[in-house]
Amino acid sequence: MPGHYLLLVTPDVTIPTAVDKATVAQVLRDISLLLQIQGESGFRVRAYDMAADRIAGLPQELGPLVAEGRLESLPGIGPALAEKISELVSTGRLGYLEELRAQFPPGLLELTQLPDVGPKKVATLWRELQVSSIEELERACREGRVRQLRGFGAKSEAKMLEGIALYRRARGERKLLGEVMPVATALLERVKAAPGVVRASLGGSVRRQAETVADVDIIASAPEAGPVLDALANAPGVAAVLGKGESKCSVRLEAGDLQVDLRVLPDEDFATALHHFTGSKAHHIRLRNLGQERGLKISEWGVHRDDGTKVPVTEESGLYALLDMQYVPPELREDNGEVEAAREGQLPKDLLTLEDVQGAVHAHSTWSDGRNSLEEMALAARALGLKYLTITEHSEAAIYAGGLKVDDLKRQWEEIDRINAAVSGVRLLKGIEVDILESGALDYADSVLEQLEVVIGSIHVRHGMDEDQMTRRLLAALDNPCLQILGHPTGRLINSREPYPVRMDEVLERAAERGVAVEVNGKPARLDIKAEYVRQAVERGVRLVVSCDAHQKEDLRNLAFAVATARRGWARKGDVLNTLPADRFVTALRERR
DNA sequence: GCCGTTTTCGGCCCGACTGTTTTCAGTCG
Repeated sequence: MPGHYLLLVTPDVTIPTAVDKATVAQVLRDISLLLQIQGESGFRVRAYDMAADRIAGLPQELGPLVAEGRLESLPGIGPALAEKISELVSTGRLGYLEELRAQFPPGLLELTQLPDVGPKKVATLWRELQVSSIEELERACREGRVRQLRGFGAKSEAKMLEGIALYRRARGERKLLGEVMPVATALLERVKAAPGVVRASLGGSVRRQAETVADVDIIASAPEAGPVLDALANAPGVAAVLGKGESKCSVRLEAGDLQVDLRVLPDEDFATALHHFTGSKAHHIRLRNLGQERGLKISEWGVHRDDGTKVPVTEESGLYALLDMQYVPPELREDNGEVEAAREGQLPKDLLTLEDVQGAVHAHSTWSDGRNSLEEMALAARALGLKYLTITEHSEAAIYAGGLKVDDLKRQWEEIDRINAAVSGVRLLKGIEVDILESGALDYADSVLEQLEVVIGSIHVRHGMDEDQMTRRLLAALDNPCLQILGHPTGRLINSREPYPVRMDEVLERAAERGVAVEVNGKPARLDIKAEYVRQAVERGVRLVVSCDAHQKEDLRNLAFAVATARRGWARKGDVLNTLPADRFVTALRERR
């Protein structure tokens, strides 16, 4: 995402106090780019990049670290960076960045967002042609001025024009994991079926189940790479082959301008290559350093001793064993403390899996705004091997979503009873997704809510309240003894709506005190609460449910993304209530404090 | 700019691919 800090570069504007982690990280990345354009060499630049990764991946909030002067306790952050970050967080501005930016025209940084255009090329284009914006670059390419520069040619011009068109369409937006996963899985199957393939796996942020992904990585082993690379290059839905060498092929798909990278290697290198291309970069660098301490050089080509001999590694677990660590599942590989925990044997041993989940939480039907009937939903849940499904329609206040009046709700119970009697192997639980009103009160009387087996409370309107008001609203809802599950607690929609402002630490603390479960909503655009909050919730002893927020039977598969989010937040089976059988699940929900 | 049972200097992860060259620079992951 291109970084524009109008507030930061306008000296006389008063800045609102809160500068979040993402902004700090982006500022550090911008500094790194500007230093590179300036010609500053490698290591100082990398220090800014590493610090940006560190801040972006921080499990806790930045404010307290700054206030208590503990920034320097973070690896990769020393006195100089700590001072700059403090200045940025406490004043909303950074003098150093402003000085740096003043040396260059404002559009220069955006140029680095184009594919195959980095700081060095930007510096040349600016120095030689005074190109300082995407529009100027486009004109220079069309007029054939770029090809006259040393190191550029006609092909560079054509590629840049293509890149500009692509950039304008995609706007650099990352895709939702839930949208990419079906495409990625289908391509993986195609690769697995290619001649000679021994093993194949997804890698990268898709395998780590990041909430958004920029591209798809596939790693495969085979004696001959050629036929496997061809299988991807010739796959249906491929719009263009971006590059193809002896071991690597990159394509762009028609659907969503998605890029897919495939690497093919001999099987003896599969495990280390898979590990390398799964990342994250930060996790990987930590492991390489640990390897160095033991005289082992770790690279995508395997593990080598200092004398050059190769240490055989056939599974990823073998790599961790060489470093005297527990195996780290891909979802945890973010350098967020998992390296330390794995060395001390402290990683959660019963991390939640999809197989642990016995019932799906949070489903709508044609009774409110869902597309399938109750019976269709029940049969679909059974087909997925689920033992129960909580039916939680919208309540009366959610008029836009066909919210149920109390009389409707009671008629629905009769239909649920009929289906439960007729359909074996799966049970529908009577529930509601009741609106949390502006005051924090719930949209039905206690006397109604008490008759239900599952009560999820969610906010659907009045997202514009300020942080104090919103926090009070949620705390009031948590204090209601009828509320069992807090639904999509931050209200965000990834890439389209910011979360409403709320002090999550207070909300999670209250949820723990009251014994209210918190939803990990698996709808791809929600993933709410996000992994970072899951981890805070788990540390506080908050009980969780993983949910699908289904509005049609296909959405039951969203459960997988809720599980992924929970895993990224280090949630164990025992932290998640819908790993229990139906009866015990219902009983557990009633255990309020 | 960070870091240190080789600590205040001299290291810092590393290889593939492309387009430009004719041995390499830049970008990417």
